[in-house]
Amino acid sequence: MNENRQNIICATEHLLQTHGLARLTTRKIARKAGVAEGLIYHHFKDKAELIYEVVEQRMSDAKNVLQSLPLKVGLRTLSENLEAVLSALYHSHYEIVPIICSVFADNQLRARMQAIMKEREIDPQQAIGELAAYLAAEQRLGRVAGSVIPQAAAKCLWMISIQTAMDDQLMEQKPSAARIRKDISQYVQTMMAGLEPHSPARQKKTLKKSKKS
Amino acid sequence: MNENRQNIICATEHLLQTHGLARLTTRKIARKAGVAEGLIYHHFKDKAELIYEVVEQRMSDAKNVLQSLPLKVGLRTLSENLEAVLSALYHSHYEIVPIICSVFADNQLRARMQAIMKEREIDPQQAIGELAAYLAAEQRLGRVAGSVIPQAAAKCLWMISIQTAMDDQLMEQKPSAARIRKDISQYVQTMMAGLEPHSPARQKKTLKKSKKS
Amino acid sequence: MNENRQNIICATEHLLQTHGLARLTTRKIARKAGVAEGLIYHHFKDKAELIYEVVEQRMSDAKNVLQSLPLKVGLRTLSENLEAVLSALYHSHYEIVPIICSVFADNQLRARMQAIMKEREIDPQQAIGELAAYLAAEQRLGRVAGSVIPQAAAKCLWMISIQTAMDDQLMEQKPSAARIRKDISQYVQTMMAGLEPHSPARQKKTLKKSKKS
Amino acid sequence: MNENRQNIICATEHLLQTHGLARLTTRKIARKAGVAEGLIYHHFKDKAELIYEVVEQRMSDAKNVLQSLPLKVGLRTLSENLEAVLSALYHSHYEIVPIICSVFADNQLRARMQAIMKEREIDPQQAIGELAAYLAAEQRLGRVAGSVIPQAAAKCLWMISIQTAMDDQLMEQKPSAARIRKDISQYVQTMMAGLEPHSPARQKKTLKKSKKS
DNA sequence: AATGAATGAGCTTTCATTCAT
DNA sequence: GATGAATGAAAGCTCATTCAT
Repeated sequence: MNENRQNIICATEHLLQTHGLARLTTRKIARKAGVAEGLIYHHFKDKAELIYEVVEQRMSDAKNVLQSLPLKVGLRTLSENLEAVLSALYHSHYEIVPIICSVFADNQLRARMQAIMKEREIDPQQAIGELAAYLAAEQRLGRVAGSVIPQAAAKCLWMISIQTAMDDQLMEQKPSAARIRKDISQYVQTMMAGLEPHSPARQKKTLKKSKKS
Repeated sequence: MNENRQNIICATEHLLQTHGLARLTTRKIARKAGVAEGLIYHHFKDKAELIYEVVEQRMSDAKNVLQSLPLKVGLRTLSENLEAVLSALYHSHYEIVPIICSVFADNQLRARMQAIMKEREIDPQQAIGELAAYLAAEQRLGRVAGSVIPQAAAKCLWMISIQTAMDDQLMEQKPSAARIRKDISQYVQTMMAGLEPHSPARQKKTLKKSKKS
Repeated sequence: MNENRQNIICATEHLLQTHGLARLTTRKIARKAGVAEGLIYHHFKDKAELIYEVVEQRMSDAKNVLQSLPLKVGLRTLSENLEAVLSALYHSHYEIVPIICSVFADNQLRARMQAIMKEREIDPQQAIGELAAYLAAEQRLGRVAGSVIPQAAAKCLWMISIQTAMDDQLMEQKPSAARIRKDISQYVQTMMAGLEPHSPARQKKTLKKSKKS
Repeated sequence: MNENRQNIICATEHLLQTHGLARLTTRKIARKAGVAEGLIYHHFKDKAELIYEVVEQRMSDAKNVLQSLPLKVGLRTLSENLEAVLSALYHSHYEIVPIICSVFADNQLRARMQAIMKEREIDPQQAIGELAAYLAAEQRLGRVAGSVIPQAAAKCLWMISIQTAMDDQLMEQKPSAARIRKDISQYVQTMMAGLEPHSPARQKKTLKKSKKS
């Protein structure tokens, strides 16, 4: 049954989150899923493929959010849209970041995962690409500055999401929803406004003044 | 000898960086350190203690990267300074990333690291604080927009650095210095200009002006 | 259907020839035969029984290669005939060799094969007997030296054939037809002329003469 | 201790002879050798390397015989020398043939064994080369016919030795020493005299006669 | 302090076989 | 007859750790 297959995936995800990859054994997975160890290899080619499946299932949430992005072009404010996206990304990243990091800690597993992704023609950068496409569309509407490189901006946003999730994972407990919203809002604001001072005419003076003072 | 002890630590650190925690065996450590496997247990209670020592040391080192920042306030352009900072951060992060990831792979190790950090009041965010302080100083000089929240902006920059390092670690070989510089430059530009258009017609011209001045 | 049964046998035989007994799994057999794994157990008590059937069949087949030999007595040159015979033997042996080797790998299988051969009075040496009979016939015609013991000579030729096949199986790809012909030709020449010198001076000339005649 | 290492090798050889490669497990080896399973991997890189070591130890007998060959050049009769060599080869082949055949039955193991041989720069044809060198030396002394190709003749002799051992292994029990001596003697005689009739002058007539009759 | 042979538990993976459908 | 999911025992191998020297 497919039920067993799903049990195995769920058991794996749970063990991954509670004990980490280093302590993850097929024995434990089988026991937790209530199946024979051999069954794992009936449904998955090896342990890596099982882990990959866990990651992929979790990622589908983020995928859905990103695929609905084109519908938002031109609607609401850009800030609102980006906050919504970052928020969704954050939550799926939060679950998945410890697993992805774990894979980093095992070069062999990492190579196997990359092979699986190549085999299935999956591009990890695709998500960023969709975010960039959204920014480009908004750029054409004049809602994003013409000087912005959509790909670079999308990547910045993506990085902020992942890294915030990692930071929060390194702290003991998941922060409150309010805290998360506030953080994300601040980051989006920062990205929106940029660091350099605008209304340049006046600014120039200030600069000169401060130099003189 | 203490020399052997140090050799073991160095060997462990190097293996952690290059091969990851998962395939880190006492045999490899001993071979790389040029000592017998048994000797490890004269200097460390067990393998975990050895790893803790390495990880702890590496993670508290990370905060010393930004000490020279105050000297740069008001000098050169902001972009130049930020690019220099991100570049330094990137190289430091590039080496810690595999070790941080290892911490994620083993929740026992992770708990221990969290305890140590709490106990010694080590704040991995301290470096970000220094970066924020720099931005605040520049803000007082008018070289950073008044609306910017220095802490948030600093964190964004920090995240971009560490995440870029992770990305590059994922690819098996370190990218060329030129490639790194180009990437960082793009991210800094994105952060500097921001996404939102600033009274676009005038702004573009003004932008050009300010470049000329 | 009986068709499925035959498919299973053929698949097993082919896998035995190409991959060897050690990696022969019921899964591979089923996949190659295009049936479900469980079906094997409807037609055969267990895997061993299936293998026995294949091996038995293949090994008793081997004796039929030399049936046409009596027709060649006295015709063409002896060398030509022997080369033709060795060539035919070689190709037959080339295919059985992996199966014979498999028998050696499992003493249980080996005991069973020995029992079957005893029970059915199957003599793997029978083919050699026919080759010996041919040599004896040629000996009566004076085309084989009187001192030759046909049975021993036949066995030598047989051994050379099977051993050459084994050598070539050891190399992963079947050698070219030309290469095979050349090897066999050399071995036949060696067997024909013998090692000991025969009043050398005269012999050489005589040899040439006999070729012309 | 080296004692354990040797125990492991002996246990392996014994199990190989009594049960065959297919039933050879590291578990059984360890139990029979009276050591922990893990110790096998302390002394040998993997199971294949252990098996290789068994083969090599057994082969050293044959090696010694072949290396003493140069001393025999020109002494005694050629037949006597060849019989002595074939006899020695036969006995070491008899022990080793089931193992070598077993390796044939497992392509993976075979590849590993070839890799080990490459690694250690061991040439399985070297033995034949030494036999060929001996024949060539005798040829220079006129004790072997000038027309003989030493390499081909040596290979024939080698093949006869191996194949006789295989034949005898396929029969239930090792033949008596007398029987072995007789067989080998016959094969050597056959190889020495060759098949084709000599004292050609007379032979020709016989041929013509028989054609006419 | 230093060695490295030895241990034994536990790992991932394989596979012949069974059985409900 | 036919399926293929499921089993469970056993395979080869790894590795932190111990201990006699």
